[in-house]
Amino acid sequence: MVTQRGKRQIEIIEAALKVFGENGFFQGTMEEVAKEAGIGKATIYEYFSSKKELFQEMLVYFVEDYITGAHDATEKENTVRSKLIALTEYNIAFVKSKADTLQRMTSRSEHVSEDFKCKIFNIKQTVCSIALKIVEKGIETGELRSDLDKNIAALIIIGALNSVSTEYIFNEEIASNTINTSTFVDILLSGLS
Amino acid sequence: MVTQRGKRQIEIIEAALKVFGENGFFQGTMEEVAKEAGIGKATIYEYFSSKKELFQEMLVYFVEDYITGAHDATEKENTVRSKLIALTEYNIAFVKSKADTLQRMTSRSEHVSEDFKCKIFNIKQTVCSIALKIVEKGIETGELRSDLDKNIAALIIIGALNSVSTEYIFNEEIASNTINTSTFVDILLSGLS
Amino acid sequence: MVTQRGKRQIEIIEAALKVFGENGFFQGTMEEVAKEAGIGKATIYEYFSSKKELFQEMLVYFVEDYITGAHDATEKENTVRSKLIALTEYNIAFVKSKADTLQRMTSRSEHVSEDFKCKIFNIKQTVCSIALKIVEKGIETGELRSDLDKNIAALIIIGALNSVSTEYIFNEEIASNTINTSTFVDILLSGLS
Amino acid sequence: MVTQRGKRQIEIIEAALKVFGENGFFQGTMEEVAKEAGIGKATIYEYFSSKKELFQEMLVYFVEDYITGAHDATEKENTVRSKLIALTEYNIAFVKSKADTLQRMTSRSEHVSEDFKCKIFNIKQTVCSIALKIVEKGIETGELRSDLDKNIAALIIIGALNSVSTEYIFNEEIASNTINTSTFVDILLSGLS
DNA sequence: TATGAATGAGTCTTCATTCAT
DNA sequence: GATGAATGAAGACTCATTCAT
Repeated sequence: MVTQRGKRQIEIIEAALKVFGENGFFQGTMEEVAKEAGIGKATIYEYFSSKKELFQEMLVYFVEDYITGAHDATEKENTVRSKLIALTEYNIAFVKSKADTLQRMTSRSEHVSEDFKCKIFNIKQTVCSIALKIVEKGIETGELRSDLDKNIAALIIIGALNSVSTEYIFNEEIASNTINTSTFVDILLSGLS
Repeated sequence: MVTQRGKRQIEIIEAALKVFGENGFFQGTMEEVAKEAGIGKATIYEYFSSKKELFQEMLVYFVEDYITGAHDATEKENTVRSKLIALTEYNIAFVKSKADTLQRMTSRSEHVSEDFKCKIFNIKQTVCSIALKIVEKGIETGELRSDLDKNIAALIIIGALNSVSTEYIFNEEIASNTINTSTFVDILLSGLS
Repeated sequence: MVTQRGKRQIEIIEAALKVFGENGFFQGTMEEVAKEAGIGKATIYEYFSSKKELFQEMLVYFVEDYITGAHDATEKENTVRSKLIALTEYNIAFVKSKADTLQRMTSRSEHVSEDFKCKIFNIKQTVCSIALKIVEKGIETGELRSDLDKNIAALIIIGALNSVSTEYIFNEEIASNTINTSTFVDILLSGLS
Repeated sequence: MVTQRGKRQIEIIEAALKVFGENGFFQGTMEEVAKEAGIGKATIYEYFSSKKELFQEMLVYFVEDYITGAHDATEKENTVRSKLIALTEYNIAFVKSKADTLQRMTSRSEHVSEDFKCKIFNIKQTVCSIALKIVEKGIETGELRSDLDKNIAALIIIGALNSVSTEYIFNEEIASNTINTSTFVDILLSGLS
């Protein structure tokens, strides 16, 4: 059963999702959230003890939303390939629908001027180009297959890299010996199947 | 030649790196940066027109540092495999050395209580478990090779996924048809080589 | 006859006495009073039109309690001496039983740190020491009788002084010529009898 | 030497003295203090870390002012009698000059309506009348001397009483046996000399 | 009669930025 | 060139009071 209280909480969280999504935690104000929710400022405090708590509950709500969807999307598929495709598509759709929210919430874009975004874009391209160059060279020397989509390959490398690096740091027990590094690279090279 | 002015700028940026790294953009104050740099608050404004500009220049400095190193590390290797290993190791080393800075700068750790971190950790595990389940099922059914390191495989999937999804959104020209999705998944499955 | 309404009013006043006694007027909230009384917040407004009125009625209730007791205690004694002793003892007992309430209600203890209380205590000692020094010097020179309890004498001087000074200010008709000052001091020196 | 900083601090304290004197701690706002001092609101925080600290420093300043004056006034007199008269006069003068400040700071007059003040005044009279009645009865029966100023006598009793009672409570080591009560009453009756 | 829910008005406090020296 | 001092603008949070039920 959905309580009256629970319903109002959801309303506030959804307003927060919009406001913090557009403005980030520090730029989004409680006043804006209240206005967005169509309620008084103090009312929020009847449901969330502080801005921090509201933000956290909002994140949980947001992430749980993602998980449920991702789970459902993959569950009904049978092969690994179709599962991965489903997951990829779901992910893209989700990211697309929440593009603004994510962009602002993840990045520090609020305090980054247009001029600067350009600069950063170039940098990102440069980072990417390192992977891209490796891929191109590899195709050239025959180490990599010639039908490879270079851009996607580069993206996979970078994404996988970051994902693994981060995990290495925050989950130290996964170990940090070179064997894992080779394992990682080998999977990338030979594929999962 | 390094000008006097340039030298001072670097000092400030390095102080900013420390302060914003520890506290994030909004929590880090100009006063702290000044104190860290051992200069007066107003002096910063002689070198950077605003907090925003300082932060941006700091990011550029930070990222360029990464790029230079990444470039050097891969350049001297010959095969794709050794290049990728070098890049992976460099990346891990870099992330490790800047772990604190990155963690604070990237995440919203300031306004996230310990209690909440735990909650989020569980969620992250859940997200990961979706990929993990797919991998496990795949090994079981023989679709994936049995010698696969499940955790690393899951991490690769998630990282690659995010990287590609994000790119899809922000670089629309890369197209958004299912062909690419299949391409992406196929590369993951069959590997780069 | 005690009406139902009157009974409820008393309950609220007693709750207010506790809450405002512990927290002072501004720190004590209507919400706390309501909780203490075991009723809803809005209910208080059925009996008292505002926080101010509640506070005032509470004071009246408190003071009347004192007066009744003080009256009873002195009434049944016969000599001035025994009356004064009875009054003194009653006063001490009353103050003692309400020590906490009085202390908080009178002082600004809320916004006074422990560190500061110490400072203030020293000051109070200093004030006291002025009277004390006079007493000691007087005993030394023989102006005051040698069997005098110095501390009590000093306290009497200070209390009487404040009481009279305050009255001078707020009851101007009592006059403000030096004759009264002499009169006052003479009573202190020669006693009432 | 009076530093620039010290001078500004005094200015703020004096403004606070006026504002808090007129309005009490909770009613007086930092904005008012700033306006009174002719400075910006934030400037206060350059000198005092919080409203609380400002208030405390203000109290210290206020009390020290009193003490210095009281000390000076009594020091230059020779006999106990003249010392007491000097102290009394100083006290009256001080209270008179700070009447408003004291009245507001001590009492809770801000949240007490005119109507209520009347009520309280009557109560005070009643309290006083208890002492007054004892005095009158005493004069009648010959226990007290007939030339006694009844009002001043009553004030002395009440003031001394409160002073001693309070001390009993907060300075427990002074003991709480009846001997002291008698001692106290005897001093009142027989005088200090 | 009793009250939970809602809220606007009000206040402390922070901080990027300016400017006189 | 360097800076301490000053500050306006902004935002989180509180609470007495109201009102629909």
